[in-house]
Amino acid sequence: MKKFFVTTPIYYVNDKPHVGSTYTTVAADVLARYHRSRGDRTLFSTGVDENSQKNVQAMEKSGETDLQAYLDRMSDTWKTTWEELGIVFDTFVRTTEPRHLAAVSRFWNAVKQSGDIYESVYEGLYCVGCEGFKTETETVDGKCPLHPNSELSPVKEKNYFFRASAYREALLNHLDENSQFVQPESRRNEIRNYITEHFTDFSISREAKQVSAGIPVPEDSNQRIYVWFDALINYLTVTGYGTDDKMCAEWWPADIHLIGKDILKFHCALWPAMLMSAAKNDPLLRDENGNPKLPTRVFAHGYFTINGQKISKSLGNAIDPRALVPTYGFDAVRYFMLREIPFGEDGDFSESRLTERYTHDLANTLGNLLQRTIAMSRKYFDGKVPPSFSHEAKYTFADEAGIRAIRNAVDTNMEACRFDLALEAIWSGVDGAHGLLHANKFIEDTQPFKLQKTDPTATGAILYSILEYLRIISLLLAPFMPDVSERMLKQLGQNTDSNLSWGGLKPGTELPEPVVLFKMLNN
RNA sequence: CGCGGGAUAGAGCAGUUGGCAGCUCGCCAGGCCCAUAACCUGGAGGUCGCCGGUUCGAGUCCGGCUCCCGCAACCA
Repeated sequence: MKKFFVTTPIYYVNDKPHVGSTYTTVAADVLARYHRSRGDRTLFSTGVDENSQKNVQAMEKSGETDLQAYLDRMSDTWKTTWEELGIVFDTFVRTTEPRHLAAVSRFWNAVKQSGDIYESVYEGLYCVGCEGFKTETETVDGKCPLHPNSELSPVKEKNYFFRASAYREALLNHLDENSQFVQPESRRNEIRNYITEHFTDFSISREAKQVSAGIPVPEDSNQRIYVWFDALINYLTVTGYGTDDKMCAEWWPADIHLIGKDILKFHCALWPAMLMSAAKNDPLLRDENGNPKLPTRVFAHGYFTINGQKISKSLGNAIDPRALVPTYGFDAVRYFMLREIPFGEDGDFSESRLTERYTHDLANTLGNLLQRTIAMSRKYFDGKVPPSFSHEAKYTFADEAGIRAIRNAVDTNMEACRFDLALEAIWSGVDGAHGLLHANKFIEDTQPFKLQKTDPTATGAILYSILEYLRIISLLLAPFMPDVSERMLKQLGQNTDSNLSWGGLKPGTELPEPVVLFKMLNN
């Protein structure tokens, strides 16, 4: 049995989730559900980063003084938001948890043993925006190019450094030999360029007196671990690294890290370099050939704008995903995010587009198809699934082969994280056939509502083939719209243990009265 | 030489390895009546930002150019 381990980044708890963080998390949930449905042993982790200075600032801004209470409350908000939205993660990590501290400690020591941690009095410029130090060559006119309007703070303090530069060549080799390591392709080029030009040693600690959050450096309580160094290790924490070797050996490495494009460098350069270093002294991080176990893929998705505008809390357009639920249902929001924007590209989250997709794709095409098919079946076949025997191809909408074509398209695109194309295959079909759109056309062409008066057998064949088709479609949709899928199956008289082989729908099955799947939006 | 994204029908977008330009909405005309005023058909509407190049053939590859968007802070 295959295993599949997918992660989201851990989010800062300085605010509640919005549609942006929801996007990553939904994508991970879809992948996890997809792999579970194929029978893979699946681990889906998400969580929060509690060790950042940003959290402290947010707390102070809210007038609170008890950091732990603040972290507890905010972490709970994140966790319960995902739960309320029906996202099924297997583990939720907080970077203040004992298991994380254990993982970080073990990891730090492994890197240290490799000789890749050294002390240095750092005299230089710190960019608060980046939470990182800048070298002379990285500044433009004495400013950080990413944050040109903020002054760099001159800092002189003792820090621990990670000898990242030692892994430059190994990283480039890894990139060359593993075309899927960084996706999409454009990001791979970006990271290659970054490693070649700018990848240097990282400061991985700050003086404790300068920061009020963070994990103490093992054996040096005057220093706190720099937030990114500890944050990345969360991906190991959730596998049991530092607490459960057996479990860790089973799950690590991650099959895919889903991230936003802004944190590409940390995941595709710093993180693998850290792992290469630690692996030298930690057998848990090596494979059977003695090579470091690095994440198989890192997939960076794009960013949305909201109605054409950048997400901005000061503009107040950072939509709380829960606010959309009463109107659309969360499944429709999931569908929209993944269908509308090619994963990896930037896009716009516009409510008018959401409405359009909802009305056309979901209510009119999918919902209406299910409704009309069930209604006819009930009406003409005594409330039951009609007999399946048919014979003439012209009275059969789909068959084993047609379904397989759709499934293959879905599988291929899921593998590539092209959720938009996977969904498009379901709606528009493959090679111009077997899409939901074709099913509506098929009804128009064969006219079962007329044919039932003269040829009940043909009518039964028509309706059976669409019902059975819809049963399988509902299973294919399950990772994307779990709740809708379940409601569809129920309307077809099925349980969720329904399987993907053609012919699973039993003629004579009682069909309950159809219920509108997506209610029309009024206004 | 700071980084990245984009320019395709009125609007919003797809176009994976180069092979007669597609989708949704909107507009016009028609059909149907099983269904959520839903469904189906046909039509109008594009010099695929500009200029060169490679090719039998380029939205798609190569070179150059123009314009737009994001990169203080909050922020995936």
